[in-house]
Amino acid sequence: MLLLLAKMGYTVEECSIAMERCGPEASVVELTDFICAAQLSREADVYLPDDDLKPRYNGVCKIKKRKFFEICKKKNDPETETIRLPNPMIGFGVPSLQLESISRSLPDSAIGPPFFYYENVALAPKGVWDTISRFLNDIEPEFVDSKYFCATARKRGYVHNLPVQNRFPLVPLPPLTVQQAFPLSRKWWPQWDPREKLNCIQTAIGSAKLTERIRNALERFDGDPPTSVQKSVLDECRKWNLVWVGRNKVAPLEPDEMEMLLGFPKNHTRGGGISRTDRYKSLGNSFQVDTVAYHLSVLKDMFPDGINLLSLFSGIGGAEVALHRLGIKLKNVVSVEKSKVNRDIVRSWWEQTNQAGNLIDFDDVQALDGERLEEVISYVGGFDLIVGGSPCNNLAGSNRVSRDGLEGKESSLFYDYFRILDLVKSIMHRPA
DNA sequence: CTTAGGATGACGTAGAGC
DNA sequence: GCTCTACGTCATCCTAAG
Repeated sequence: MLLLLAKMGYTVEECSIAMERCGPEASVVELTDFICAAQLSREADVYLPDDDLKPRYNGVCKIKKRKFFEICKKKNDPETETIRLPNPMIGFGVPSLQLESISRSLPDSAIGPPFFYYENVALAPKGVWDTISRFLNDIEPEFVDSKYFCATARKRGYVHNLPVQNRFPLVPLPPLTVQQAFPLSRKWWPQWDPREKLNCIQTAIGSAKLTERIRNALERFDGDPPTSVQKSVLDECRKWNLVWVGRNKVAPLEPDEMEMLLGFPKNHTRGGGISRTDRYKSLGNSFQVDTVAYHLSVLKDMFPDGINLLSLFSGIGGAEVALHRLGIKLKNVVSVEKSKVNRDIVRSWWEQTNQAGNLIDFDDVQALDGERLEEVISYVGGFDLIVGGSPCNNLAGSNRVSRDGLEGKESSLFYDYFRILDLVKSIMHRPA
């Protein structure tokens, strides 16, 4: 906790006083709220002595730090202000269900340049999306389930300042049902398995032993098994996202099948010394390209000459692939991604697709401070779009061990997305 | 023999939707 | 009230390569 607060730019002294006064159970919002309240009552240059400031706030720290306090100070009202998920989860519309007369008004502070696009899991613990929204200019998140774009579910929230009118989907439209996506499975798909969509693609897959147990259970019957067996098999199939590949045979998705479902080119994550496990991990953590591309499609007419992209937590480059498939030229792409495996994947895709622009790698978002950003921005000449989906490990429902919310070890990197977005804005808006 | 990395299964719960 | 889902983690075992 102390580390997290320090990362936000608080001094050790501030933190220890706050932790003492708020008690051991206090959340990060309560703590920052306390520090904020105490400090806002003083003069800015008193409570922000320069040598206390963390390096990442260099350049714009005084303003930024105060702004951070102010955002933290705004409290959630859990009764009335909790963000609710839409049902159906189609955000501001999907290709098959275009909503009439969509409009939304963004707060002045949210209007670009640059455009930004933030993504994370929709079913995060309560209050997480309220906090995220609060930090990102109070923009209402757009919750979309990718099952409206492809044959697999993926419930995600997107906070962005893009227009929502005149969007268009990638063509060709991907198959919308499992049966269309996997024609060969039709022959083996039993009548009693009603699934038309797969569940969310995750980082772990069902084991070979499990599929063997399922086959053994089914082979004891000639025709359809009794309903009790049907139910238990279906439960496992849903839990592990298994598909039918032979008589009584189920199997987890292959990596290339996941690539297809998620909208990536086949073999996108293959080769170059990347293990199967790593492929599953990277794919499970990725964007669904068609969904993201639909949202980003409005940029095409705005930037006929191409865009400069800052891609945080790039992963296997979902945003880059989406923009490329939309036919939006990539001039300069600054990509920040911790995993070398993923950086290699993006680099290799970049070379294979003969990109004319520059791809610049960074490995650590936390090391991207004001100074570095100024260098990069003066080199590329400003960013048109900032994309990022910060780590979800501590938000995701499947995590039994450390579902700690936004304050979790990895998921707290969201605050770096906010920090960098804010830094870029102030550098770009500063008079030359 | 040692080591690295894949494979396996156990692990619990919040919160949405009905 | 009930059912269902979820960008996951860990210790341990197994296997192949060195």
